[in-house]
Amino acid sequence: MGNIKTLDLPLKTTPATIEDVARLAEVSIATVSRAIHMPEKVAASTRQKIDHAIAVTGYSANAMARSLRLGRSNMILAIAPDISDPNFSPILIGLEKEARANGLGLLIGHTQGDPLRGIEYLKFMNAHQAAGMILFTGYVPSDPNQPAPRLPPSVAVVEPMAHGSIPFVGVDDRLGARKLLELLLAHGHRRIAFIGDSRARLAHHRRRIGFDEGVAAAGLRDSQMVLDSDGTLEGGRAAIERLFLRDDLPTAFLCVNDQTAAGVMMGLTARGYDVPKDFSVTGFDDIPQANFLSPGLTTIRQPRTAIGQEAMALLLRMLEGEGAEQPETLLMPDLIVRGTVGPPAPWPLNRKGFAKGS
Amino acid sequence: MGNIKTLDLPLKTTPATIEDVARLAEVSIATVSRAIHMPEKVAASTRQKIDHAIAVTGYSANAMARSLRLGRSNMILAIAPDISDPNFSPILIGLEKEARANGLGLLIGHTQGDPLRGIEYLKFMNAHQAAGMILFTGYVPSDPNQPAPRLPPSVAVVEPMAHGSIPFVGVDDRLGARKLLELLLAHGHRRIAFIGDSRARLAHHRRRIGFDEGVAAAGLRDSQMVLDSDGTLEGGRAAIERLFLRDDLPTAFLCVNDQTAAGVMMGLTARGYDVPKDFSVTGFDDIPQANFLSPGLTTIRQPRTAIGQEAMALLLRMLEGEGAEQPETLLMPDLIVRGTVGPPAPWPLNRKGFAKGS
DNA sequence: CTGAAAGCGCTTACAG
DNA sequence: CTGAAAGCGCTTACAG
Repeated sequence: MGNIKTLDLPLKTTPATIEDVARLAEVSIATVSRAIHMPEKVAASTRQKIDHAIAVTGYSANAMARSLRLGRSNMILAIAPDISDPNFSPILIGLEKEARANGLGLLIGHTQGDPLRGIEYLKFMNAHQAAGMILFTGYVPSDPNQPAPRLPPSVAVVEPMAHGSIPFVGVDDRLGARKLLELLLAHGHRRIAFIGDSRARLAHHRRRIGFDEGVAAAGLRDSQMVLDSDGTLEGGRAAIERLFLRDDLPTAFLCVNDQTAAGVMMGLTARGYDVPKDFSVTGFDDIPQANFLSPGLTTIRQPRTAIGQEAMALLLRMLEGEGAEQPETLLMPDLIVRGTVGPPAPWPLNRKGFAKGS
Repeated sequence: MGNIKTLDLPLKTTPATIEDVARLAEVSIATVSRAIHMPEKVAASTRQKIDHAIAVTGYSANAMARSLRLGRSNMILAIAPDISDPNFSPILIGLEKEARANGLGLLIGHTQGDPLRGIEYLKFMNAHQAAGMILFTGYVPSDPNQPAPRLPPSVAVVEPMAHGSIPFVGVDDRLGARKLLELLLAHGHRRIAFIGDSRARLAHHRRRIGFDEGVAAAGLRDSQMVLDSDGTLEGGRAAIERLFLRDDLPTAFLCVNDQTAAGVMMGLTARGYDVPKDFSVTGFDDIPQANFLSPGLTTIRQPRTAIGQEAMALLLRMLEGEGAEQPETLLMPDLIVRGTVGPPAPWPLNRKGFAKGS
């Protein structure tokens, strides 16, 4: 008879509820709930019956009902301009891993850089009462025509917040740029150009600061060069085109990110120069493409999965009410040495290009 | 006075509930709900008051309460072995876009290829009553020790299901391989090798079939060659090493995916050969790295975002009860011609490598 | 056209 | 140590 009962239950087509468990264990639903959340308050014998009933029914609490009752969801919303960005997706993995380990789900919001979509997500979040938020954007989406929405506890990654008090988890950009510069200096370079726009993104600005500091420390202040570039491959290539209109060429390019470095390499190659024989180039981020360039790009690797995990762990702590005492968590950048850095070329280079000497 | 009332409400720190709206509009919550979901059943004047109250309070229905009541969540769970795979992430974007457009949220599950984690997600899904599921894995995660879990409506992408009746949305792999082969043939190649493992993944098997069909149609059956390789860059490189132990070299390599093609190109370059002068190479997928190879890889582009949107649209239809009449939705592959295909090299090549002629 | 009431599945004081 | 009951915010028959 009891046998028949246990055999019957799995045939139910709808998932088991706490009611099913209670009935099978012959206790009240309150006791089932207690057995799950405060087992020490339940008699051992009762607990056993309940555990068995749970196993038999395959019960797991309906998360929606639980959230509704508790007034807090177990979803974290990640808002990113582009979830397919190779720089972002490993962070998502870290976020997801840590969230899941704590029973939370990661909901994904892809804004395509469109602020309007960001606002939509905020609404969505509000409706779902997402417990917390991870921002990849450097700012909180907002609609000037609407009152500012309530924000749940939030953490910024990739790009520090332009203003406001949301804590940031990311690489130490300044230190990374510094490491790259030291490498170039160690190879004997003295004329080093920084390529990138340091105004658009705060993270890029910090790389620039690292560069400036290193240049100053090495006493190279006068020979430093800065070329504006928007952080894209095209921008890197264009910077090279503009550069060759000038006379005072650098021997090495410290690029604000890998895309820029790839563009610089393409521009150089198109002009018939060889990297690293004629010019040295460094990137930043270590995107997957960095290893497909030839030669492979020397760059800084962002500890992306770790960033994600750290950020989620911090958010979880904030959810527990432990204030974000630390406004910034900076992770160690890793120098990845591949093939784009060598000693400076003898000066002056043959500037006519394709048929230049070796 | 009314003024004061409307000014007061936004100061509430907790989000507005249907109760707040009802109070402000001086109707019952039932009428508010009706005004939202069946406006035609509500008097125009009442509707106006309610609309105003909604605007003032910034109300949007608590999704958890709504789901609980309706017995159906508005979350879709996507289970992928690696959400950072450049082949997958644009699909996620498509999925997310279409889901969001229909008021659903996309929850992400990253299994790292670990079946155990897949099972965890199934449990999670069950607890959350996810309305539907997108599978990137080609199989349903399952635990042999547990009864099979109930599955919500599901759609497979990237990899068709090994068995079972879950509909698939993806590129037409067979046709894509065929297009690549035609291109090679048009350039004059007659000795063409297929590199890849056609057993591990069904999608790869289909590419192999396209290759076989094309070879047969061109009457080349006897000269076709197949080299086993596991679909990784390393595998591609290793296949080249093994190949050069033999005598009957092909003039072109049709690789099962871009990673393999990249490995093949590296292997060839390492031996001192030039692509496409000495050998032609094609890939499949058009991963972002394909354009960073030099020369750029000629390949097939998967319409990834479209795959995501199609898949989600199909899932949404299934959720409405419109059966998945069509077991497969095959999207058109795009041939992307870059620089790795040229005419076959004169035979025999100088096999000693680095100092070869021309 | 509108409101009172039931109920989705849970958790947690409150009694006992 | 355990159970009855309230209530989270919603939607939808059911009356009127």
